[in-house]
Amino acid sequence: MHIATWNVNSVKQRLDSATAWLAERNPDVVCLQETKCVDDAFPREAFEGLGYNVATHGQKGFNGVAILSKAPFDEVTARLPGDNGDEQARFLEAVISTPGGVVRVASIYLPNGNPPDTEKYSYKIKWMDRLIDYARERMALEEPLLMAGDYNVIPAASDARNPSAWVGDALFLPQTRGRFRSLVNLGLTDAVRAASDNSDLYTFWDYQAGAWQKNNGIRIDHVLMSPQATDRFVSATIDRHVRAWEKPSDHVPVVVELAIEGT
DNA sequence: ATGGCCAATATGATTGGA
Repeated sequence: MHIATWNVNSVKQRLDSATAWLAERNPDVVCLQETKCVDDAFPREAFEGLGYNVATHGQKGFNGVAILSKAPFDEVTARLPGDNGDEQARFLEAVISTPGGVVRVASIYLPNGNPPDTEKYSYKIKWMDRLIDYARERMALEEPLLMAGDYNVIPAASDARNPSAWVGDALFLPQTRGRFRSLVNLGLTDAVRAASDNSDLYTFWDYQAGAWQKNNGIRIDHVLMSPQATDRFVSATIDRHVRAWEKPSDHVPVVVELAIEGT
């Protein structure tokens, strides 16, 4: 079973790339972020035509998450618990039945948080605390769980080509990295790091200043796995070639393979 | 990490992104 995450930076602008990538990769589940459209405007038919069930949680203009799945959804829940006043569309959870068992998947678009001396950063930190609470609760279920998405967190210096440029940035501040470690320390496994210690594993390259051409990237898109998912872990791959396609997103897909029968 | 970008909005300028 192949489960992917991809921040597409507008699902409408990325429709051709997304369908081409799905045809090439044929993943079973895809978590999308920054769909940037309301649910009624989501181009569901394009994905349904490729054999996917589609769950969306969007808003006007920005943010927005979705999950595509070849197997049917048993449950779909939008919004991260812990703040009923939070209107930003950044979280969607689905329970998916496969012949090999049930998998729980969350599509996560964690706030950027810049600039750090504003309420944007306090919102990020509170959101991370809510995500930690969510993960603690879900892990008690002892299910295969994948928390996949754009975390807007550079976990370590080896996750940036030029770490000194990120000192003081909301993606790399000690408090940000500390919260991410607290999350992982609940017993989750970072899929890409389970597969490799290489320092050249980036998932984002800025559109500006020739960042892609210089390979000035960062690793901020992550798949965290519960122990029951990690037991079935086979591989993790960053599809970096997609960044060289015409009209690319600034993020590329990350694909995790789990050994689950019948998929 | 800014000289250089990209997407959405009732747009011809501003906001958000990372």
